[in-house]
Amino acid sequence: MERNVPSIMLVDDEADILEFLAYNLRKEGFSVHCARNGEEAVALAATFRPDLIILDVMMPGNDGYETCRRIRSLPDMGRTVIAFLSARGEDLSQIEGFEAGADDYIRKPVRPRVFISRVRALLRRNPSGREEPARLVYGDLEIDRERYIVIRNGIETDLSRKEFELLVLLASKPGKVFTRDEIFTGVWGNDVVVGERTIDVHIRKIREKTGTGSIRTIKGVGYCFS
Amino acid sequence: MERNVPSIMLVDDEADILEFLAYNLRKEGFSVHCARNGEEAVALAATFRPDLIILDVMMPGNDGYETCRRIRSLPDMGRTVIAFLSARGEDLSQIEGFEAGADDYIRKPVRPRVFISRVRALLRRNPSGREEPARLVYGDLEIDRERYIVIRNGIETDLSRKEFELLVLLASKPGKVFTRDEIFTGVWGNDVVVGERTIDVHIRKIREKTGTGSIRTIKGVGYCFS
DNA sequence: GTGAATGTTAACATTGTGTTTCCTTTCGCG
DNA sequence: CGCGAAAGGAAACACAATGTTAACATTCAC
Repeated sequence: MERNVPSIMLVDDEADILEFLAYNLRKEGFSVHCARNGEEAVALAATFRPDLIILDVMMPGNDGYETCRRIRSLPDMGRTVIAFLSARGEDLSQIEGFEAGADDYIRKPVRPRVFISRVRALLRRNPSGREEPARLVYGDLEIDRERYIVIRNGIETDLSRKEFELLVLLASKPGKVFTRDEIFTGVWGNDVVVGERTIDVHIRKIREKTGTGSIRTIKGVGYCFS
Repeated sequence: MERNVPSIMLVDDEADILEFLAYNLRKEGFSVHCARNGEEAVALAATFRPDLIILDVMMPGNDGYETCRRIRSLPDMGRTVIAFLSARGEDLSQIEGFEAGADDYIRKPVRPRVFISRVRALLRRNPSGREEPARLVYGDLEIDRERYIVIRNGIETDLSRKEFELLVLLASKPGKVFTRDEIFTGVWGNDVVVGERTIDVHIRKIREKTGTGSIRTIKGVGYCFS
């Protein structure tokens, strides 16, 4: 019933940062596991095989690079994206990070919005296919997730961010009926504070731009892309 | 043979909130137990092993975190999902909650619709596997719960919401005779009062759309899917 | 700061579901 | 076989859910 939510593992010895990041990710609907040190991280990674691992470079004992290598050497870990968290001034360490098998670097201090969009971008890199590819093509409709545009019969149309995220959510499972609640958590995150009617307005705008036939209403239930 | 209804335990010292939540959950057909404090909560949890526990953070004496830890340390409690209730502004405490073994937090004030859908989502997380598959196939009839359609001999048919919910209920146990009362509580919930004849009308529409043979009438008792 | 683009709310129009009503048909039982 | 209760069926109604528009609020780039 629920969308296959991407899972993320956070590894940091500082509880504050862990909490902060986990809170922001969960709010966006991601599944989050936390580890306090390298040992825990390797064990958790082996168990949950997260789609994305965010790893602090500086940790007591077994440091980030070592942990990264050990995780990379686990079986079936090729599809997992690993990103390092590093404080300012540790620039030199970047090279060692990439050598250890990291895919990206995230600089502290972390700002929530930037962080979340970075995470999404990283998940898109994940070849496991849990997150859709950059371009989705359905009949005469093409959705380009990188450029935030929709191409219908060769005509490009801009969508706003919310419009686009909503469309992408629906299009991620054509035919599936998304309830209003699923749409809220999928697009707005877990603690929703917008009115019930907001979705309708966005749906209308999407229909206006992509053609009426693209989204079907199932009264009393929700909407569905077809 | 009754349907295996998910059980939920509510823990809060404020009677108002307890009643409000219990009322809304029972209306949706859940089995609800309430506790006023940590002691009661631990005892009840041990006895009933609910599928989901919703725990207020702020309680006199033994607070929510401590209660959560004690519940988590009970035997066979691994499959239980625990969620915290917290008021706005307690942001930091949410994180302590996760450390204490919580799976999610719910912000006050609680809005019934959002709350219910959140509860359903949490129950779905429960690995006990009670969740039902998206597609049910019976002979030449296929019910696609994800797409809200019925396929008979390859022909897709739309059902309205009530029609669909009723059909899904009957089809969840083929051969079982559902009494009218069971149908009412299963589809309409516990406190909705509608006329006796309403069910008949929906049954008629379902038969119209899915073929006469799908639902059998047991006069004086109820209906049965076959 | 300022203005444009986006997001949200509010108000009204419209649609279709859900329910009721009323009448007909079927079934169970003596 | 006839009677009454229960269910089938068709239509009408009420109302909740959604469509639509415009005003208002917010965000973001410049």
